[in-house]
Amino acid sequence: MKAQLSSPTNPTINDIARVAEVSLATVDRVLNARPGVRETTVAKVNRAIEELGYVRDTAAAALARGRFYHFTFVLPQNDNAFIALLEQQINMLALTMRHERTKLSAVRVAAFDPVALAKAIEAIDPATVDGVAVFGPETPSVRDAISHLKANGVTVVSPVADIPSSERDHYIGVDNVAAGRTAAQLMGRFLTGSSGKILVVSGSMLARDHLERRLGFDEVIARDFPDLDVLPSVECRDDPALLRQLLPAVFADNADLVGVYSSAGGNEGLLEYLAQDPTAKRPVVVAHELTDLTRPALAEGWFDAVISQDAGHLVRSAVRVMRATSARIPINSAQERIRIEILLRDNLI
Amino acid sequence: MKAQLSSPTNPTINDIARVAEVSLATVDRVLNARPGVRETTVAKVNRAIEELGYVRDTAAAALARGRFYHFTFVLPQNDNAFIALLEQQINMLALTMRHERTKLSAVRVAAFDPVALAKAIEAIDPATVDGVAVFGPETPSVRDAISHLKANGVTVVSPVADIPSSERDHYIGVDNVAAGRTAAQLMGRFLTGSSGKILVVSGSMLARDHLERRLGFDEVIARDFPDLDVLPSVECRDDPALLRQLLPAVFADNADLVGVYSSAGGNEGLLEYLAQDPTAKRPVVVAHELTDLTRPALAEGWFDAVISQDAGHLVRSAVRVMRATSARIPINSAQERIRIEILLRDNLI
DNA sequence: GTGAAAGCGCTAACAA
DNA sequence: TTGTTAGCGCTTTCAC
Repeated sequence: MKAQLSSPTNPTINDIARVAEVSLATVDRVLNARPGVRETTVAKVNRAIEELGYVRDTAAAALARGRFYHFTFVLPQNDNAFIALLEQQINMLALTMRHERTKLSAVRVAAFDPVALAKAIEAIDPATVDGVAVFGPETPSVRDAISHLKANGVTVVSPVADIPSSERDHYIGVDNVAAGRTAAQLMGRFLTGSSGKILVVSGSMLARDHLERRLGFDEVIARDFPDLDVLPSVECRDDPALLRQLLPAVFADNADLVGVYSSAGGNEGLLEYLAQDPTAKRPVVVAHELTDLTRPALAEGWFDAVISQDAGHLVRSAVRVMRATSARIPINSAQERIRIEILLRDNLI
Repeated sequence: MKAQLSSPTNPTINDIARVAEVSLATVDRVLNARPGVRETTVAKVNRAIEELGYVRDTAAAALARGRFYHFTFVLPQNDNAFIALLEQQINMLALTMRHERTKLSAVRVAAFDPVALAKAIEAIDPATVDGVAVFGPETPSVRDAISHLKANGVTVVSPVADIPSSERDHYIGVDNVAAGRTAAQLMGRFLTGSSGKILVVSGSMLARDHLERRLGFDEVIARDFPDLDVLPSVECRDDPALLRQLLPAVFADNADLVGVYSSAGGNEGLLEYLAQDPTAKRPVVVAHELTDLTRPALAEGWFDAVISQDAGHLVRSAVRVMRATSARIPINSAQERIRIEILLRDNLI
């Protein structure tokens, strides 16, 4: 069936060679901008390419090149549910990427520990990988470690939290300032008519994603919601137990606490605290990342909104970008844009 | 550089043939589940596949098959900004898909006109396409036209608005009921403390996406916001002028109109109406689809929220799904899930 | 500077 | 039921 359909066969390099009256090798040199071809020959070939409307067949090119790619993710080692999601997606994608001559791996390193992270990055032999995705704090030691990778021709991307001061090739993740602004807008709107204090739970001042969220959050509250006061961040290092322990004092000291912006991990501690005192007036809660923890919290009304990013998209995007960067081919930035997802109980997925 | 890296060369069908002591052709038959191989031989080959950890190289397979794909989109012909976005994305993707041996095209057909749509679908020669994406109303004539395509081996998907009663292979788009619920939740929350009427602007009762949104919207308002009353839908057929003309009466008849849910096109008419009466108390407005029209409306505060879906993702997804269905290979449903995006002025992109 | 020729891993006639 | 063989379109030595 459809035999005739399968035949509007595109021009190949053979056709170009014929039309341009050169050999296959020369066409290839021109196509791949390799040196050692006379100007006039280049022009002849390009004219033929133009004339025939040639488009390179990526499958054939990939096969002939026969190159293998190896990319590795460096992730924080803690029991953050979102990180677990990321790792799961990496493992899933690894399976399908084998068909595309690319190998994926992941290493875990102590969370919020720049020195350990730098060590882990330095432990990666640049000769054995084509790209590394580094998720961690932006500190001098981390920057240096990334610099070392780059010096050895390795592609580096920073997923989730950007490391703009390093030589990383790309950031893969949401605009965290905008995410913070969005959280503030929702919080403020959901608190129409109320006034009082807002608690912001953060992971660490080292975490750029958390910092940026706080920045955006403050900006919008200050601009649009003068009746709301944002308290200094509580740093919980994504540790539910620590957060659980810190909360009573915060609530005790601020009787007019009307909202909680949980911009980091540790939501379990927050939920435990909220559940333990059913008499208290429940604050409006906006949290981050849709996980097995936040999903039920949203469904049952403990959380009012969750700002999230798709872990699958993030991982696929990181790999596509590393692959494209390593192979020096262009990136479709629209496809790689990670969306700020807003989840209410009504669009839960 | 990295010469040794490029060598952890995967096993090929040659290796399998050697280990299983059969020919390449037999391995190929087993791999592609082609008939005419003895049970015991199949087992031998599968054992070798297992043992060697074989993974098929998709690039090589694609090259050897040398098949071309042709997919076409059937889109409503009106000046809806979202549809323009879709068409633009189709044209953009068409350029890159040429490298993957697939051709994309699009035809436009009168909007909200099931007969014209059915005719247009029937005009497609099943011998010249591998897949058709049909965006339009769910009516018997459309169903029959789709049925005809399916009978001739053509893959059919329905983007944006589902046609579940047809034989379409897949729906590509957001859960419109959930989108409506989300709109209602935002509307209700943004109207905390107010009571009054809500106007719902729809395109047509024929449009399943609009119907489903209304369904979800009503459900949540009824459940969570008893102080709000939803008026019967105003059908504007995505026509700004018609909407502009209908609005004065609606506002005049309902002095307590506090919200507008614009679930379809025609937003230009709504904006014109709102701008023309600066003295009126502005209703909370939730609209659909981020376009050159709704983006500034959101930024300037005329709209409070926009529910959207990524046109680029939608088109890429439709093409991936048609390709996978035509080639009988599995779909990564997580990747193809189109997200309900919520846009506030603070996460505008 | 340029060309000839041997594959890359898989598929699909055609034979046997 | 199984095997042989000639490619798919491109890249890459190596020779001229």
